[in-house]
Amino acid sequence: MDLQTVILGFLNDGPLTGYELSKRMDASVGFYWHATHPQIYTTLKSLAKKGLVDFTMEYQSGAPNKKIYSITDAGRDALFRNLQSETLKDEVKIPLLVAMYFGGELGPQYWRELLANHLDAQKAVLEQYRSLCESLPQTDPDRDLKQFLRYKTLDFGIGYQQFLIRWLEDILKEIGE
Amino acid sequence: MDLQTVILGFLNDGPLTGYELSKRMDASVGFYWHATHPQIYTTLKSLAKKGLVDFTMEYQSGAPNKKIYSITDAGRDALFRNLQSETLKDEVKIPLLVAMYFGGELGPQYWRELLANHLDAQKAVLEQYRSLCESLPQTDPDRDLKQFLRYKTLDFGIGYQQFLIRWLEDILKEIGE
DNA sequence: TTAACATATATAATATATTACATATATTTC
DNA sequence: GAAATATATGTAATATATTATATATGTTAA
Repeated sequence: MDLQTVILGFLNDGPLTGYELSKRMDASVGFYWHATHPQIYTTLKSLAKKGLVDFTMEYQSGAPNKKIYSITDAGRDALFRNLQSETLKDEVKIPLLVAMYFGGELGPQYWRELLANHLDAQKAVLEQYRSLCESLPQTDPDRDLKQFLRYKTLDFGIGYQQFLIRWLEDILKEIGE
Repeated sequence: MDLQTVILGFLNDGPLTGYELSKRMDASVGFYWHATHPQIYTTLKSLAKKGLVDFTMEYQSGAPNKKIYSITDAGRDALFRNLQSETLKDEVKIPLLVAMYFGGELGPQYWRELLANHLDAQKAVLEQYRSLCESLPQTDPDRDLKQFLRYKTLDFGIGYQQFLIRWLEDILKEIGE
């Protein structure tokens, strides 16, 4: 899986500008695949060079012009070929766990404070996912598999946050809030 | 958080060669911070250049020589400074979720098979973490905070796998195994 | 005894990603 | 009216990471 495939996936739903792509990504796939905007712009450029996407210019008087990107037939082929040939190996970096593994010497007071702050932040993220969830229609897999699977990726995010929050609360109980 | 800090963290427990570092990482911190061996060797080199680690050569007749790396006082300072100045923002890439988000068109049969295979693989990972867990002493935070926090990072891995497995099983039930 | 695998250390080429810089307008807030 | 923020698009410099290549020995299994 790479950013190219992610971008092709978004464009398979309809044409988008780089900016719209970036915003849409942050609001959906973002929590399990993040990309910054320079990355998105450069990847769009290289996808266009390969003929997997093309774009039309929308000239605007006053505001900067827009490049509206669309997926090509070759792009659609590449998308589904890539989706099926994936190793599905996660790439995960969780700095909190690294800090916990190596930072025992920082003392209980340090960890009480840091974990309490982290807990608050994670609760806020959970609420964010929950409000996103309300705006998403929940369907059964036989009616609309695509929508069902998309719903399930958000469900993953909610379940993960719940697990994280419980785990943090357990530790705080043990080291004494 | 960066690989430099992770390596300094390991060396703070005692001297290691690049190879040992790589193996130890895979067997502990690996599931929340992974690095390949070329990355480790080049990072060790740059840490040495900065004076945060040094090394002694162990000349071996027959077998290749070993470079045994140790952390310096400056390295220890850098380690604890870095550990405390972290943003703690996760960097997570989960290809399975991306594939689910974009791959609804691949059909229910495709997803049944893929998710069932993924479930088996994740169960194997859970067993691996569990056997690791048995060899690790569980202490209370007042007696040995360092060991307690290390234990908790493994506990996180186990809890995460359990959540993942339940989530996959739920989906398989819904799309009909 | 030959092949395969594990130990051990690296470099080179390439790919990917981040941070800082750069520009320009519209809208909202003080 | 000025400042801040959002929209919108990009480049440059740098940092980080992966894959392939290279070398050389010890150990284990067919």
